[in-house]
Amino acid sequence: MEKTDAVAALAALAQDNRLDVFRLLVQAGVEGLTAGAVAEALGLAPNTLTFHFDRLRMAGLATVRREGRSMIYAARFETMNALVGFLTENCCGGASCAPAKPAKPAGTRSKMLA
Amino acid sequence: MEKTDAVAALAALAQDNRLDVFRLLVQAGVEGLTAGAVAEALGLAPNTLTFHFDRLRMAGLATVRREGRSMIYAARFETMNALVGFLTENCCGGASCAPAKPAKPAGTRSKMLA
DNA sequence: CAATCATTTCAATAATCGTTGAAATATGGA
DNA sequence: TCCATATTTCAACGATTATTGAAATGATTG
Repeated sequence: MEKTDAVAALAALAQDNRLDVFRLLVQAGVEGLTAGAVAEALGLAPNTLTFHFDRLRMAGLATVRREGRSMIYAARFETMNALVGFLTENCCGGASCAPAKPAKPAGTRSKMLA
Repeated sequence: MEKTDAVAALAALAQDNRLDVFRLLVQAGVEGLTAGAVAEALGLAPNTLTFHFDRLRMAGLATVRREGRSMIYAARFETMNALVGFLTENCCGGASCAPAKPAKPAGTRSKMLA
């Protein structure tokens, strides 16, 4: 991961509502959640939410797909893990830091799509 | 780590110059670097740098101490690790994510104080 | 004490950010 | 086709941010 990408991902996560959104998506696993489900869960206006989804998507932290009239957003675990990797890789000059190899996407522990 | 602290740490790292500063401190290990050394290494104005150091310090990511006429800044690995922990802890609903236990401060691989 | 060095403080500025409200777009069903 | 649902687009606003330049503070040396 490039520094630029790391800054983008950090910036995307460095906001209250967006961190909430991302964590919700993360917990939802690869199936994702509809925009409406997220809006309801967090009490955010749909247009505000679109703004935040865009930011997450630009940072490579989320994906969208359409399903019927709903847009379904899902976390991109790959980027999340690359970010953690980037932070720890540059940590402690590579020496005494425990590696911290992350993650595969959440299982099929679904969560409903609304 | 609280969500608030996580957002603060993420925000502190989510800026080009600040991420550079932090990584430099991280590589310098527990001994840290003088403000001047960082300023020279990154080509930043000293007042700009003070601003960024403050942000890092407020986020718990750096400490200062005075030594002669120099101020010496050092990374707080504890917070860095807590942040990674927070991100991965909330990752994948706690299930299939590899734990990713980080880090102890860098050894005594010093780096000079300028 | 005066001079110098290292860093911080302060005020100002342009740029970006998050939220809102109103209107537009796309999909599915009657 | 007309209507309702789900979400996005657009313009606007106040708030925060990063950077700058100039001046102030604190520590050391002569």
